[in-house]
Amino acid sequence: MKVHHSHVASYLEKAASASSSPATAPSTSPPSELFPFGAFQCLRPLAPKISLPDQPKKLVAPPDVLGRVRNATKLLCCTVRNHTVQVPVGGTTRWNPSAEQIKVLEALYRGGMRTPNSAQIERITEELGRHGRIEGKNVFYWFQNHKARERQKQKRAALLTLSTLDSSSLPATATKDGAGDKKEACDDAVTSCKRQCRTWGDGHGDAAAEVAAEGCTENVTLELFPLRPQGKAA
Amino acid sequence: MKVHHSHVASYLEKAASASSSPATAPSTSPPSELFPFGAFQCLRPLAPKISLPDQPKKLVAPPDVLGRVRNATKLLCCTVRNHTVQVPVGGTTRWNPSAEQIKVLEALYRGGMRTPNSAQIERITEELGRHGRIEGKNVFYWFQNHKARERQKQKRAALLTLSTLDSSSLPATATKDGAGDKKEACDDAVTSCKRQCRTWGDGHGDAAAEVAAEGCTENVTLELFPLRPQGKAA
DNA sequence: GCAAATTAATGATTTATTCAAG
DNA sequence: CTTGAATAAATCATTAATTTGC
Repeated sequence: MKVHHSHVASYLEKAASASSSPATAPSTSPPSELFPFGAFQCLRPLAPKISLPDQPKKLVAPPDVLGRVRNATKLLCCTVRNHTVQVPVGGTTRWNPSAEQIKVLEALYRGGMRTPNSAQIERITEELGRHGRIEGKNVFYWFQNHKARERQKQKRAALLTLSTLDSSSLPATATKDGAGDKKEACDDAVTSCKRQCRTWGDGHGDAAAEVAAEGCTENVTLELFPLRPQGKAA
Repeated sequence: MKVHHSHVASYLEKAASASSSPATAPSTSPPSELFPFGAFQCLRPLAPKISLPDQPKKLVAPPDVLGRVRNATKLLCCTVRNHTVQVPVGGTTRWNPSAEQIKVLEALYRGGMRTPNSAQIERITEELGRHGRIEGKNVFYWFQNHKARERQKQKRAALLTLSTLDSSSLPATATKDGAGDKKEACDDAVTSCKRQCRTWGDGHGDAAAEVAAEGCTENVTLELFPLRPQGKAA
């Protein structure tokens, strides 16, 4: 069942994906893709863009030009109780996801989706469109935001928990404290990306080693970054 | 010890260590235990198991006791009608986490902890010990299982969702959507990091080396994550 | 109501894979 | 290619829920 090529396969996969990204965006200046999501362009012809087609490793960029009204076809200004307000007309304000849509999006998120590629966004958009107005960028932004906010929540939870542990029974070895603060970056995976040596053998023995190790490792490291962790990326 | 197949090799090695467990000296600490926890191989007679009678448990004899005793602290052999049977004696109980403990563990998990290193496990164990009997291995296993099972749940959810999407409105023109189902997003983005090295058990000898190797600095060097396009540190 | 019987959860083990040194 | 190290997946086994017959 196992194929010999597993390595090859993954290698190719990576290589392919890796190489493909640069190829597109910068060099091909042409009108083509500005944005990963094919569908997007259609929606917003004027947007600046960034990103490449699919290779997301790098995080993507905001598809659209913020700072101006995007969806509304036009605005009406009127005054209400001394306040001037803009009332969108012709169609839209910002996307207001329906319960159904959110349900599906969350399910996808739980299922592991984080940065869907254009094809995925297209599909999702298509599907969610049945439950209400929606555009690809909405899906894109939703994932961006949701991911970021989940990360925040988790960070908070982690800090709380850890601080509780610390204060309640652990020595004040600041080790991870600092870590928790700056390198938090980890989305949710906290394990360090390098190999960590573990020693805990049977409850006795080298506490020393462990202690020493703790100094550096205890951190809750981050994850979330492109393959090839070990400094090779650089 | 050249074997043709790596799997076989490891298998044999493992089998060997498992079956021929030296009942006497745990101190030998073979470096390559199948399991980290030097002390507990299946029925390790000398395991430092804690025999705590305080855990309320049913004393009802399991339906088929013979042959599957694993956790028993020790066995009593006796002969019954020509058959030698082993009767588990002592606390056979498997760890039964208290609500408190689970709460903390889950908080940690939500906080992003997935594969705590020895130092972390030690701390966690220490802390949770205040809420009930617990050993390092329990913590280790808990994370292993929880992680795996969460992954399962997520995968199921994802498949369901995706299949729903597929069947409901999308043609099979999945460009690269198939990826959605691969590891790409599985755990939570956690998969990106490679292996971490662990050194269990023995804890003798090069603890220092391990620590050093572990390289705090390296950890530090890792980027927190895609805040910036990697590679271009500038 | 209550236990035996059955089932769902989940702790603990075992087996397979993966990655990368040698 | 072989192999050590580490993990993830699969499986086993036990405990707690729940059901069921009395």
